[in-house]
Amino acid sequence: MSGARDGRRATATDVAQRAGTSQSAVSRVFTPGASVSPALRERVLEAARSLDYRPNAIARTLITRRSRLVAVAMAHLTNQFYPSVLEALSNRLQAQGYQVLLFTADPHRPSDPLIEQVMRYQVDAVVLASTGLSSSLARECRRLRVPVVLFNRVADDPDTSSVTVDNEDGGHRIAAFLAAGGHRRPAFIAGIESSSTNRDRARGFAAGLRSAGLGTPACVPGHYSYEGAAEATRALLHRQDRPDAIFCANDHMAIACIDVARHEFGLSVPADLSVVGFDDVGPARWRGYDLTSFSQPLEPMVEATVRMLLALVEEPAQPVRRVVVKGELVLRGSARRPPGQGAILRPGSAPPAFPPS
Amino acid sequence: MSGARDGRRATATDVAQRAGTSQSAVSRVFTPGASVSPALRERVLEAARSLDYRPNAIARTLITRRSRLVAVAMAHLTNQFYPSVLEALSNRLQAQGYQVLLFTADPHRPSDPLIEQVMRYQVDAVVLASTGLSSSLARECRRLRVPVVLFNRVADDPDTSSVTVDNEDGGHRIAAFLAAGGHRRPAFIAGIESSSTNRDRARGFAAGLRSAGLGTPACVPGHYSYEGAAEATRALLHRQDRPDAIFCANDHMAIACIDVARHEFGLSVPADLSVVGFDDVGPARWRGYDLTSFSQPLEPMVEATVRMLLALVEEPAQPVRRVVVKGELVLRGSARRPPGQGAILRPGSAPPAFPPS
DNA sequence: CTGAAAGCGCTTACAG
DNA sequence: CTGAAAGCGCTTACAG
Repeated sequence: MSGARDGRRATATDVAQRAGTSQSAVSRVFTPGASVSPALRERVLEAARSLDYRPNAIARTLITRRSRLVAVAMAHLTNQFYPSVLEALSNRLQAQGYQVLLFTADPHRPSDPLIEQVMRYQVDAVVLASTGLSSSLARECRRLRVPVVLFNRVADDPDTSSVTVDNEDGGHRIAAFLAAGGHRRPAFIAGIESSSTNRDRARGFAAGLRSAGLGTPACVPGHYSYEGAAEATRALLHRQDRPDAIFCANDHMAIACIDVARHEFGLSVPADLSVVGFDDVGPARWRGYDLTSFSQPLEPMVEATVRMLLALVEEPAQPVRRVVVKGELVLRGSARRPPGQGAILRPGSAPPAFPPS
Repeated sequence: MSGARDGRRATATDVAQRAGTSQSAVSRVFTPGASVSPALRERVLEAARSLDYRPNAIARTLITRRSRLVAVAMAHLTNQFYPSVLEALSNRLQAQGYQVLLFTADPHRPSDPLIEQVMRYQVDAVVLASTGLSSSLARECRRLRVPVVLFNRVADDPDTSSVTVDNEDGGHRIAAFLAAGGHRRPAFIAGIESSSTNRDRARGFAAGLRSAGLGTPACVPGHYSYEGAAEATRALLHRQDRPDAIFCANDHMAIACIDVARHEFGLSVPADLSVVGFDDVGPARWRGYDLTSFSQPLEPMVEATVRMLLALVEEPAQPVRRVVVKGELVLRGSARRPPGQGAILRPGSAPPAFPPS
């Protein structure tokens, strides 16, 4: 039973009273590094225990001007990449003593008034991990001087820090891989065309094909969605010069692409059509898809994000950084391989990288 | 440019000064329903705009004892059901003027000290949507008198409110459907065996088979994970009396089951083996799986959860409620149908319900 | 090491 | 309708 008077939660003052000391002493006991004698500490802890006392983080925030709250803005949670990011980010922040204030953008209503609400909670920093709402939110953060880190996207302006995989390199290596595999008509299903990830993946892919002596790829937008990619695949496979390989700007679309190729066009993947994705999400490993994909290494990306965030909280005048993490092309069964690149993987064996190291 | 002195954010006092009024007047302008004359309101709003003033929700919380923060505890974010829940819940709470404080349990470290941190933020309520950490968290909430609603699980004790789909009914209807489809040896891949969802689905399934004159199903645990279910499927398909249908306690496992049946045993689904899942997550609709599944109607469930939550915030002495929402058996191509139940669906057509209405 | 006191940015009776 | 003042639960100089 909590011992606080009139049903309220116990405060530091209640604890002080019971321990026969001052409220400031109680505060010090719960402040790492503050000086209290062992005897007083023990008395206070005992009183705190008996009253179920928990320090009030809200009151602490008001006076320290540090909420230890980080806003994370996300959308597209049906793309498995984002839940994975959220889980890793949240675990990491919690381990560092921060809490995640989640902001999800509802496509059906304007997000600006909702963003405003989040900012009222005095968050120490913001992670922006979604295309779309970015511009308002980034602006709002700048105005209120809250540090921002973009996750999986880079800013147009030069003064916003970001963490991404090397998207251009990924696109380039996928092109090289498909060319080496003997594909002659690779095509591209684009994501949201205004996004930096899509732009960089597309650019790398086109450059890679050029280096390999192949022309500009056919390109159809798929908007990073399952339905969009299904439609795009139909368009591509109905063409006279049907592609023999499709690079989809993310795995979520690659899955739709494989489904349509197999079930609507009766094609065999990869015998009739090679499909490559991007992200290396969980479903890419499902045997039904066994998707060749470029990985986004979540742990290093999250690690870099949290580091930058915390550095910005300490020192907001931190120089802007654009961290670019190396990814890997993970070879599985959805795309024909270059000669000598081994057989299709069985689960349990480690996927080879390309180019072979 | 913000007009706050020495680089700090503008406060109500700053705004009052600029508008030539009192701090309390500023507060009233930002308090819905408080009385201010139109003229004063205009002056204050003008000053607030020019100073980029945002009311400080932290300070408000301290005095009103309402944070408008709801903690949402989740795990298993690789099971697409949970991100969908999170997105719906978060959108709904934001629309009601609440924010989501996300708590994710990291299986690699003890969660109790981390839960304690969340509770320090004076959350108005907690939604528990994950098996596992529940017992500590529920206990902590009770101790601190914070309202809790369980989502997708029921409590053992009689005094915790919850929202679930009718899991037992789902299991029962799946059994009836498989029996009507002429299956003779249905098996069950269980989820986490201590979970209420698994218990209720299993119970309904067994009862349904009994009603249909079929015996107790073979039952192997799959722990609600892809790998666990893959292993369970292997065990079932290696049996002498190989099952002709498998009901998996969630879709995430049903996908693994289909993958193993097809790719490791060369079986055709549903010709050689019918597979039914539970949840009706996004991937159930992917053509590669086309999974027959029992739906959890997210919108009504989230609606009920938020309603109960807000009622409990207003009046903590609210009677305990266990809301049970009706689900639907969504017929797709992964399970053979009873005669007269129509052909396998093509995308775009509405899935029929079972029993036919 | 310990305590009294100021103050973080608000809301809300209470007077006027 | 408006303002002065108390107070929410803490942290943190400042004295002792």
